[in-house]
Amino acid sequence: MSATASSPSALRDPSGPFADAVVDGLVRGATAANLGLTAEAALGGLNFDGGPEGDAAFPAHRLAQSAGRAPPEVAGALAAAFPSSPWVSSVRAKGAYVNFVADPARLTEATLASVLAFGPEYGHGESVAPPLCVEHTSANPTGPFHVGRVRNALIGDTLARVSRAAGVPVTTQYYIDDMGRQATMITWIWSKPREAWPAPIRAVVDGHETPGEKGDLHYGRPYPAVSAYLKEHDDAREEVSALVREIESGRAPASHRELAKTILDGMLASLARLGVRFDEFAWESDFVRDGSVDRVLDRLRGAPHAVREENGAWAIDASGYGLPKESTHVVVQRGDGTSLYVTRDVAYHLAKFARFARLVDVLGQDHQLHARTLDALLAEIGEARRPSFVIYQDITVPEGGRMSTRGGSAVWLDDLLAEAVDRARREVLVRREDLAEGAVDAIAEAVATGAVRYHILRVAPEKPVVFRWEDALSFEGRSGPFLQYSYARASSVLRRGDADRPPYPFEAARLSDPEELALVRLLARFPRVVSYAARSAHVQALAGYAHDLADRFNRFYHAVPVLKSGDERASRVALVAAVRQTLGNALDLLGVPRLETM
RNA sequence: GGGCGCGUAGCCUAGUCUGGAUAGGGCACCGGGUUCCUAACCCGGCGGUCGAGGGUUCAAAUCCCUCCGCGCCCGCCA
Repeated sequence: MSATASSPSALRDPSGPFADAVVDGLVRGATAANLGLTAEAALGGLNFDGGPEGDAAFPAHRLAQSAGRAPPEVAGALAAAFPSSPWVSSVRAKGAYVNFVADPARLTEATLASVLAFGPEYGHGESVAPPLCVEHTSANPTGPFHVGRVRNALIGDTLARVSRAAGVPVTTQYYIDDMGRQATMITWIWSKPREAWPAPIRAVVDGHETPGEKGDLHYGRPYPAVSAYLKEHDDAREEVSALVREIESGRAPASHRELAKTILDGMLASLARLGVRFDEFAWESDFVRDGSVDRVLDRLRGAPHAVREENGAWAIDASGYGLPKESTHVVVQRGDGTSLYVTRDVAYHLAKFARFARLVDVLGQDHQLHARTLDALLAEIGEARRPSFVIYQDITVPEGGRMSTRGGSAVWLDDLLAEAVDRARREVLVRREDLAEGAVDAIAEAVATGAVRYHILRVAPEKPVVFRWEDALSFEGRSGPFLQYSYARASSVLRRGDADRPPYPFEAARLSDPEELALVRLLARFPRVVSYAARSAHVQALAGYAHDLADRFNRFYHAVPVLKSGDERASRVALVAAVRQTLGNALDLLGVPRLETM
């Protein structure tokens, strides 16, 4: 993480002036000591992550090497030549490193002032980045979400939240694939009277339905059986193929889109509990209907590496685009004239590029090749822009293998949430006998969804995750509920100090306990964490930061009295208010519900 | 076979992009803490050849090469 030496406003990033002072002092000191050091090199070498020796550290090795001197000697010279600065209270050479300590009073003053002034905006940026479209989830409307799919939604949703906070105008989109075989299989089976369903498909439905069940559960139930059945019955498979052609040619039965919508509504209701909402929905069929898929096909057939097959199909010889050798023959139009998923996806991406300067697609690792093929086709038709991809690994089950609907290894999101709510309810009831029924339910829901969100977001997307119930339902340690608990605890302190409400006057000099200063340093770091998470798409950095802050706050809470303190009381209350604000902002970005009490 | 990703204590994980000082957390386990602002908490202890080997470098969990293990993909499916 690098310093924001060019931070537009000291107020937005309270650690900015300190970083500027260190860089500036290093450069000037180096010059005085006859060592060449540019501001850029100083910034690049500096570590602001806060080691045990101070708030910033500068390794002198590189500079020593170019100067032909010993690193400890150079470090000593840099420290000695460092000009005094009000923001830097201590400059000390230790071994080959120069350590800098920020002036506690100034840092405290700037940080609390910034947090309390910006409030819900603290940590947010004000960049003028061009509009970004984040496409995520985009699961086929064929049945309920399982936990594996939810990883996509949570990564995408959080990326959108943190990008917005960083100052980027973001639109989220869900691409609904209502054209392909998957969605068609649903229409195929439900357009038949129940008596006409093949026995193995009927078997998974009859006796398993409950009145009033969600649309995704109800209409998606036969899907795995249909999928299995089609593998072994050519006649049925041909019926589905015929239906696919009908749909693509614009003669879809009325029930087709209705079914997709009903199932989708059920899926979205589950995601909404996790705080995931979409700005826009893009229906694949719309791109076929409005002719944009045809226009893409025109361009592809006229492209430099277009190849016509014997049966009339069209392909692109994409061997010049760095795809794996076996995957360079990309069929873009079938022999029967219909398009393929990747072709339609080109049309979709062109439509997005017409409105957004930058595109991010969140995709499972099984779509990696698709992503690269899409890139190749965009290049082939002369489109210079490319989407960027956030690829995440699958969630596997302990027995091995991917979580899948067909293999029966899926853990449904709704079941996970039901179990989590159940457990959270029991936890609340043993702690809080004073609460009314409705309040218990509200807390249980927030704890449950917060736990699930955090559990998935805490891990880097590129890491595989093995789903275990006991881990997913953990309410302790590095978990969503731990953050919520810490937030509720800070809220409780503020609530009990009846007279303590904004603007929380404070005196920085009264916050001199090591626990207090550690908290202040962490608070000051938040803007850089937000900016880094948005820039790198490492949303797990936010999860880590929130835990660190909550952890530090709890240590402070146990070590330092707030409401029962004397002259320090008002300042400590202000510190608690700043922690509550910052932790709350971090929770918002993670989509973990804030809880005032629990 | 090829492509992509992953491999950090008994288990989970941060750090890897941008190489820097004794590799941070959590769970589990052991020992403590509640007449005191929320014990879903805190304090202490235990536990690491950062998959293996080689290379680059003053310096490697981090970069490069080889190998091993695991996952995914390689359809006129999506």
